[in-house]
Amino acid sequence: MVTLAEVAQHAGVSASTVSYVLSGKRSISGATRQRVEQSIRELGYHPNAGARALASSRSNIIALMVPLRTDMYVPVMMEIAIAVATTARLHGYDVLLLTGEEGPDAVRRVTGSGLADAMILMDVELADERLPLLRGTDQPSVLIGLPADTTGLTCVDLDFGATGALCVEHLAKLGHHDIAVIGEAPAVYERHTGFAERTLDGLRSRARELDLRVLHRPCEGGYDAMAVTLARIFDERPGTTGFVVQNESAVEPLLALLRQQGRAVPEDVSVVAVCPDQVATQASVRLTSVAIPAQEMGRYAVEHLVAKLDGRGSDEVVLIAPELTVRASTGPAPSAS
Amino acid sequence: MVTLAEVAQHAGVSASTVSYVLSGKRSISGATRQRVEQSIRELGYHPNAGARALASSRSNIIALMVPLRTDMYVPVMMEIAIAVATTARLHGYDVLLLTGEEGPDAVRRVTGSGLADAMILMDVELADERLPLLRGTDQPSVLIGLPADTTGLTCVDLDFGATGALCVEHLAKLGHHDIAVIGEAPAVYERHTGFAERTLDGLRSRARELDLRVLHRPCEGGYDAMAVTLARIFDERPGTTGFVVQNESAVEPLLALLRQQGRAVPEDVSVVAVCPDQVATQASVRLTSVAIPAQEMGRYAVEHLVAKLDGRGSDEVVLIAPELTVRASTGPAPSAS
DNA sequence: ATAGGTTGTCGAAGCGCTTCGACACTTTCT
DNA sequence: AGAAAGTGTCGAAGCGCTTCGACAACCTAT
Repeated sequence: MVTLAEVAQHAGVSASTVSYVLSGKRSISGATRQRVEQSIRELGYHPNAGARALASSRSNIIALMVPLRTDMYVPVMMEIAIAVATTARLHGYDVLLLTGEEGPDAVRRVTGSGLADAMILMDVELADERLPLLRGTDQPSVLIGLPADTTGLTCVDLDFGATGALCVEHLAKLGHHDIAVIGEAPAVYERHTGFAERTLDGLRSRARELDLRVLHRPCEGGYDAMAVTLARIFDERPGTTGFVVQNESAVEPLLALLRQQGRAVPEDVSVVAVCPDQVATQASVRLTSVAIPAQEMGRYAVEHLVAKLDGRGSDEVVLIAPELTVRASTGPAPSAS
Repeated sequence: MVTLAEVAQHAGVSASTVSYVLSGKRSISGATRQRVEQSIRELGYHPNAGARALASSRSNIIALMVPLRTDMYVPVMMEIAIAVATTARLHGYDVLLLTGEEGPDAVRRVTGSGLADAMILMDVELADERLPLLRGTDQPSVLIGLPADTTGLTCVDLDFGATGALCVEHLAKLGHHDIAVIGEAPAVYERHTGFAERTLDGLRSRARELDLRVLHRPCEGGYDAMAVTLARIFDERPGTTGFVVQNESAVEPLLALLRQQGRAVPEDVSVVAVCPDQVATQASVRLTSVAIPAQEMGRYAVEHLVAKLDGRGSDEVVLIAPELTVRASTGPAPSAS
């Protein structure tokens, strides 16, 4: 293992000079810098992370807490994680992967031990147990998701309220009057993650303004659950012609069942999904959808943290404006054609 | 920030005694131990990770290199990552998330800086650039996947050869003679990740023994690509009654297209998939499948590393025996009924 | 020519922990 | 009873780095 001191000796300078070449915190003459850099290369020097962390009280690590569940939104989570890791590297940070399993203890452990300089939390609940801890520390953090009380916190999320509104507007413009919303599994609502409710609220209030009828049904993923849900919907509102789906694992079953019942998409029935683009484009019908901007959220989270660690930036809540992409699953309402 | 010294003072012992209470590396009397533990609790002490790493040259971190691609096997990757993180915590390790992006440089950086004590590599190619580096260091590592040359390496993977054989045996037992294999996208084969080829080899050689005909077609995911592929298959081998699919994003399109063509599953055509259980059970037909044991691989990788770091364990290649679960997508061949 | 300001480099202290050898004390064996 | 072995604790060194103050050496303005 090559040390700073060896590099210094090799280059004929003092250790501190090498350190300053590395960090750029003091000016170094061109000649010295080149000599040192040359030595670093020749010796294959890598600064020791532990020593660095100890001396500078900076680990250059960002902790990312992902949910333990692997049953929901997996691609989104993964995409966020990758975006976080990639962006972090761009800024000289590494990423520590924590699972939600440990809960608040993980937060305590990480902040207490100086393992990480900052944290990103995913899968935030409305009254998340970890929030008081975050407020009580001076370690920067970003939530991906929106808790009930955001005072003193930085959050980023898709504007799900606007997303709901956008979906219903699109359907309204096409002449649909009876809208069914197929939501996440009941468990998601019970967990109070918030995003599902926000979508619904946004959607309902816009629907009221536009004078549309909305029927909301939570739904487990899979074909069997979807079949039951769909039957109930058409039973209660036979005139339903517009669907908004916010449940990845219900998308394909819905399309299959509609097809099976002889309801053509988009001729008889229109479907708008709230899902990652990949799901929307790989479905059996290319879906009109509002994308979940996973990459953008991950990137934003890291960049905000880096700014804060550099002494810039402040607390804020950023809601990303939804974008609706029209594909092949929505069209004029049958009565309007 | 509470330090070891403060704990020591509070408990009325020396710093080294506290350290030994924490590590258990020397015997400590019950009374002292309790006093120290009490102080730790009262002060809310957390050992500083950097100092610890520096003094002990152990970071208690395991690096996990995940592929950058988010287009393939995402749920499997995620499941492995979660299993790795969970198992690591059980053994007192944290997990550093690296993306494949940096390639061999990441390996150099991590081993050089002592950021991590060990590494787990996913998405290993047959002649992976990172292998020479791993062989040239004394830092333990585990590959999830199988390169061409495994000398001096520890690897864990599903036994894809046996998997292929198992699929074809199952179909043979049901009386199918003409088997079509729908593989990964051509890019996967070109990348030489090995697993796809191994499945195919195992499948083909067993098919030869059982006197079956096999037609292999790589396939991009999605409906359009699948439609083309399927048409070609039935064109070339109209008598095909058995399918083996090793491509998550081809599964649902295949089922939909078969249905659309009036070929009932499993009455007219049987389908065996190689995919995570979640995909198999959530598909429109509950699929007979060989599961990809993501959790098991993740857990094994960590446990092997921990053993190695503790001075136990040695290099070895572990191939996990495939298990075929019969569900609703396979049945007797039509001619045999 | 001299005070004042820059610029580039160095030495030393110290970050918080682990670990080694030493040492006092107790127990066990002959 | 004395030597040998085991127990529990301490002090000090040192892990590899950052950072602060000091200080030559040089440049500019007067």
